[in-house]
Amino acid sequence: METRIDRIKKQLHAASYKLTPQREATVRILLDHEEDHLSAEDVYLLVKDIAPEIGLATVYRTLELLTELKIVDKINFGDGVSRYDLRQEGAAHFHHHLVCLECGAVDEIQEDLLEDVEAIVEKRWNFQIKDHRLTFHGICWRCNDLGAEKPENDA
Amino acid sequence: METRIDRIKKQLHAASYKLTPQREATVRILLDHEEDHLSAEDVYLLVKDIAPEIGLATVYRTLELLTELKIVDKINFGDGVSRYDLRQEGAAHFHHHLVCLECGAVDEIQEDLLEDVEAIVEKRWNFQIKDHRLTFHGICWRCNDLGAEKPENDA
DNA sequence: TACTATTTAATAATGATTCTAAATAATAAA
DNA sequence: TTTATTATTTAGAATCATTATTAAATAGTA
Repeated sequence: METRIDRIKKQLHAASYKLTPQREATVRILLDHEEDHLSAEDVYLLVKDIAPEIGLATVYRTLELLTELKIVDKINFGDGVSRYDLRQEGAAHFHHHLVCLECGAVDEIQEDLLEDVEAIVEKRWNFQIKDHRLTFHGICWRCNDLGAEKPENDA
Repeated sequence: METRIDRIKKQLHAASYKLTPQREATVRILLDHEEDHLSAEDVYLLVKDIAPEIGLATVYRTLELLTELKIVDKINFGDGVSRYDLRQEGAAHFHHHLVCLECGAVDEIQEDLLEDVEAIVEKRWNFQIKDHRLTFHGICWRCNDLGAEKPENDA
């Protein structure tokens, strides 16, 4: 976990930004909540616990910076809020999401699954794909058949 | 084009809503700009030309209603604005988008392309898919190789 | 006509995000 | 070191999209 921060620090430096205490605190929160999909406000409230002097605007600026550097991804699930999601290290593409219409849970799919589709799109639409966003809306395994187990999404 | 409005009228009635003059004007604008991806504000400004008394809140309410009835889809490309996109008649799923990072153009893909992926997701993640959102970010055919022709995205 | 429900316009309110100005810290130059 | 320059931060104001409110208008119906 510690090395992860170091690597992010390097990424910042490579783009001639610094890992200020506020930025570090923000990154730490993101690392500690990798599973979640936090809004800027969420992050702000959590960061305040470890760095009480920080301002909301700084959190926004930091998240924007991290988004620019592709360290986090900014997503929007249709409620009025942007959420920020740490990108898997070394991942070329953004991972996918499963949004449950019933309980609101957001699960992640780390596999790409889109290779074939992207090949078609690149060729047929003559479109050079840089990144993608894929979200499925539906009923999750928890709400689907009660008593079901968590599927092995690491297959 | 006229029958299209009639069918939408029926859909409203089926859900016990009426096609008021304001709603009709709004739908007409959407039909006249099917290619575009208008924000609520955009729609408002256009509707005002044919129905000057309409209010912005009414446009919002109408778009929300149409979204509920799956007549339009509400999308968000990351700028702070929601955009509204008329759903292809009879389409079970929302169509995909190609957003050009260079010129900002938004093109549509009407084909599904996701059958295989969805089959995998449904099975492996035990997730009952109701709808999807797929957007590719990259460089469009216009910006890609200058002088290129528009690809036949109707293949 | 009278009653009821729906829809509307206008505007206020809200909530997320961005901007601004002043303060502070870091860095580079002399 | 001292000074100048630049980046970064904070706090709060401002902005922008969206939603809620309220009273009036409209339509549908008994």
